[in-house]
Amino acid sequence: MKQRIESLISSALHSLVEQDAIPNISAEDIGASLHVERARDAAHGDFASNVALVLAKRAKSKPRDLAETIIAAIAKTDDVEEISIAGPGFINFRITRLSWLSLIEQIRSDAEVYGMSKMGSGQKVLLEFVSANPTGPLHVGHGRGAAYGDALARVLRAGGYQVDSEYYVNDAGRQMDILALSVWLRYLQQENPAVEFTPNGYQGDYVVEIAGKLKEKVGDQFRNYSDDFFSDLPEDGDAAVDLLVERCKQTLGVADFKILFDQGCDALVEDIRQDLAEFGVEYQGWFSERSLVTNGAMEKSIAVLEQNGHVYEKEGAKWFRATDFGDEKDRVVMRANGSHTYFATDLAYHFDKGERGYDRLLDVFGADHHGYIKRIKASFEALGHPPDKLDILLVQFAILYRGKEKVSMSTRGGDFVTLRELRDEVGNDAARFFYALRKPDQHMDFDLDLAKSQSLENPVYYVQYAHARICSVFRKIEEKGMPGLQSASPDYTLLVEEQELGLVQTLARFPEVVESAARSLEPHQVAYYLRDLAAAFQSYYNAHPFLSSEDNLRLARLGLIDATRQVIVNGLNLLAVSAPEQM
RNA sequence: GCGCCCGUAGCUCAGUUGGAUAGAGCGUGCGGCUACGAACCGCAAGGUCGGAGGUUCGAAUCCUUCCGGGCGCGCCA
Repeated sequence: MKQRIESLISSALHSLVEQDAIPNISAEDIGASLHVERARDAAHGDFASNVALVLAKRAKSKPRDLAETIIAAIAKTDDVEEISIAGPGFINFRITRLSWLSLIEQIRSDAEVYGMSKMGSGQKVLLEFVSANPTGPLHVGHGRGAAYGDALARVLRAGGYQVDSEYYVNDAGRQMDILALSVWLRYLQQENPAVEFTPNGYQGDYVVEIAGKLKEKVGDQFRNYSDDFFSDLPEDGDAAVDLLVERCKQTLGVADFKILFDQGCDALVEDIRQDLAEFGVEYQGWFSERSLVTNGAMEKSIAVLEQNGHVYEKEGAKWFRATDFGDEKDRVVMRANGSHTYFATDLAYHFDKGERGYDRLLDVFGADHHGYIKRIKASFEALGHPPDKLDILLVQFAILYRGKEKVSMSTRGGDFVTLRELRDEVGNDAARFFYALRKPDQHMDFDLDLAKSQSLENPVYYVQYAHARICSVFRKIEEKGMPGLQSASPDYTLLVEEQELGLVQTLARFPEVVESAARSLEPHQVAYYLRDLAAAFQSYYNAHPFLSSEDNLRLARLGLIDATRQVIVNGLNLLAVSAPEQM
């Protein structure tokens, strides 16, 4: 409907430009300055445009006069009942009732496709999100990234993009070594409780569990522990843990250490995969960081950087000249000791993604990684990819509270609330909707006690309840043997109530909401829309009966709520929330 | 110290890319179930859009500055 108005104005402007009726305005200006919005106040009509205000200055005429000219040039159609000028020069449109009502049948025949758009014209998008290190189970902070990323993937698909989502698995590096060490020590403690635990190790109970599995697999084979393992440790916890990792590798040897390492890594990746799947999050790909090293991709990317002249050596290390691309300082890719940095694999990963034939790359990062964005984009450009092909989106942190008390979320300390706990506590639907209700760049206060106590007040139930009520009406129709929608085609002109028109107009917004959410990468718009839609329905439901109305009117009303049901389902699907027929 | 994000009703948050009288939910007060599910509906109170300047027909939205909060600034990942 909105598009219809836009094209009306657009063609009017084009013909005016051709006739030279408005000075200083060219055909190119039209697209940029043309905006149509829903009128906020019904007294203004249904849609409003401010083109006249925008163009007036350039055209050297008064906005209201220009509006007059534009209106005169707009072609007459059956859809538009009235066009008027208001305020400083807004052009207001009123759509005919019949035109609104015709939407009901359109929704019912489009069914699950209603709201889907071709806006993205099949562009290929690679969306990476969560990508948490497999050093522990996902916590509620990761849950936010998961809910956002997955909803974004769904919204983009609805917007006509072809989206693959991917999880980058950090299955290498120091943190993972520390995890392996932690597992080993827990394994030793099973037999000998006197064995100490490492400072700065992973303290969560899940490590003990993994150690148990390790025991099942290797038996006592890894028990060659000597009592001086913990001797002469440096004061500093980080240095100490690094030394212990070294000793662990020496004690076990390369092959056995790898078995140990994989035991921890595989268990946690599998745990994360399951957790996310249960949360409704499916990935098309899981990309291994380690593979970049073993298959030479990392070395190749660094070689490309060197060929392009963006690498230099200093103090024995290889540096990427990130400052040439706007970063604050240059960044090390290869350390003086010959090992690569995390950044080296990450730039190789983005190089790889850039080569895979996608039109657009999206990364969703936690806000704690914002310092990282510049160097990633810098390296991406230095490797020869167009910088605006890659967008890095930030999801702000969820700050956790238990009541008034702030809860830290350290994976190492083992003191965190897992996503799984949250899901068990409030359910997947409530958790998904709760996350979906905030835009990503909003800091989020997540009070766990409140989340639990309010689980019944979660707006998700409000939306689901509207759906269940509609289904219930249809069940009743069936029970009482009343004629249903299959019996005849409804006469929608019988719908004359204020709430009925309001509901149809809300239904009409859905495609606009989907497009807007996809364009601005903000799936939360869908969540807010669904609440509005549910409210429009509940208000209608309370004001007017279905069963007791006259046969033809009832049929028309059933058609309207059937369309409503369809849009609720389509919308909830975008958030991976279920639409139960009974609650 | 430097950089990124945020500040809107008592609380939690929206605000259609600069539009008309700033909106929801929760909470508070009042009212509403005898063909449909009260997990609902209706009405009301509640605001210096953190403060101050600026840009223009027009600012919660853009710019400057200050205040307050979150997060980052390693040859860690």
